[in-house]
Amino acid sequence: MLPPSTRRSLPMALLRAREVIMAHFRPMLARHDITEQQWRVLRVLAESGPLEATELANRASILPPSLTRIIKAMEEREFISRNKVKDDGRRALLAISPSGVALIEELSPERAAIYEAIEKRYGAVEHERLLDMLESLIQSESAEG
Amino acid sequence: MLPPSTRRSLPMALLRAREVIMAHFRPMLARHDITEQQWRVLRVLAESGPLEATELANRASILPPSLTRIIKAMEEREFISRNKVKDDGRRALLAISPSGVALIEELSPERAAIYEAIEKRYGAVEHERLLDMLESLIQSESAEG
DNA sequence: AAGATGTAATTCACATGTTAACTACAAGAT
DNA sequence: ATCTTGTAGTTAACATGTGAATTACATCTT
Repeated sequence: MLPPSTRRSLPMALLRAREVIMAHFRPMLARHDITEQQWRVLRVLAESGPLEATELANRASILPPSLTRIIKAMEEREFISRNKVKDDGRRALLAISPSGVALIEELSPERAAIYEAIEKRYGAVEHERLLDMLESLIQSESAEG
Repeated sequence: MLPPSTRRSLPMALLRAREVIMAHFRPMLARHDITEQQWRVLRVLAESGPLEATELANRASILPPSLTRIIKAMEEREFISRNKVKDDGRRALLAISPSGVALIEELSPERAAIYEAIEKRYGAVEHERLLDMLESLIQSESAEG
């Protein structure tokens, strides 16, 4: 079997797809001076409630060293707070702050509109199907495989 | 319409999918001390022949500032060469060197085997279909949309 | 020919990705 | 009780991502 050309390789296709999608969201994030990763952290915490760093890193798909830096920056801007877990000096619970919630709520309408526009252009059925196929790929390739 | 949960958003799904796929290739790249991006540059040049920086950046999905650094590193390791374009002092043609070609050839079998394994686990038909859907998404979202 | 405009590439500054090493703490084994 | 092993989180070092500013060169205009 020939290796795929760069024009038809899964890693490249996934990378490009992500780029064209994120291009729609970047202006919104830039206007509020937060990065894509900080936005992911906020949304995960808003959805899931307080989490420990490891679990947050997993859910937001951010590596631990990056999360350490992101947490630090977001604490300084008071978007999140941290509380030590008693009985275990290593862990800490990270929680979204009221300003963090306010930011989420402020951006939600625009965020929904961007998603709608993408669905409209690409097709709602195809969109759902693509999500299913990606989930399936992630399943088949993650862990022991 | 509600904004999607982080568990079912296109950007997150694309990111995770790429991660699980790249996890299979990273050990190979690490053994040869090249980065994922350097590997993309090599493959694009091997496939397309000599290119100018802007075109190479587009085809490899690498931003110009990153490409500048990558080119510098790869020139020092003599994987690629650069030749100024006469009649335009700004441009230069970047070309893969014999050692670059040798590296590609050395890695090709393992690369093909990894792709085959992915196809086998995920399904060849699904794999092709996913590539089609990603291409279609890229089409529908890129540029003017 | 001089100035205005446009383009290719680089540089800068800062954030994140990535791997390895390290610290701090916890829990189990002897 | 000490020692080992394991786990959570951080730090370090380097590469890349990202947007803005800058440099170098071309081209167009007048």
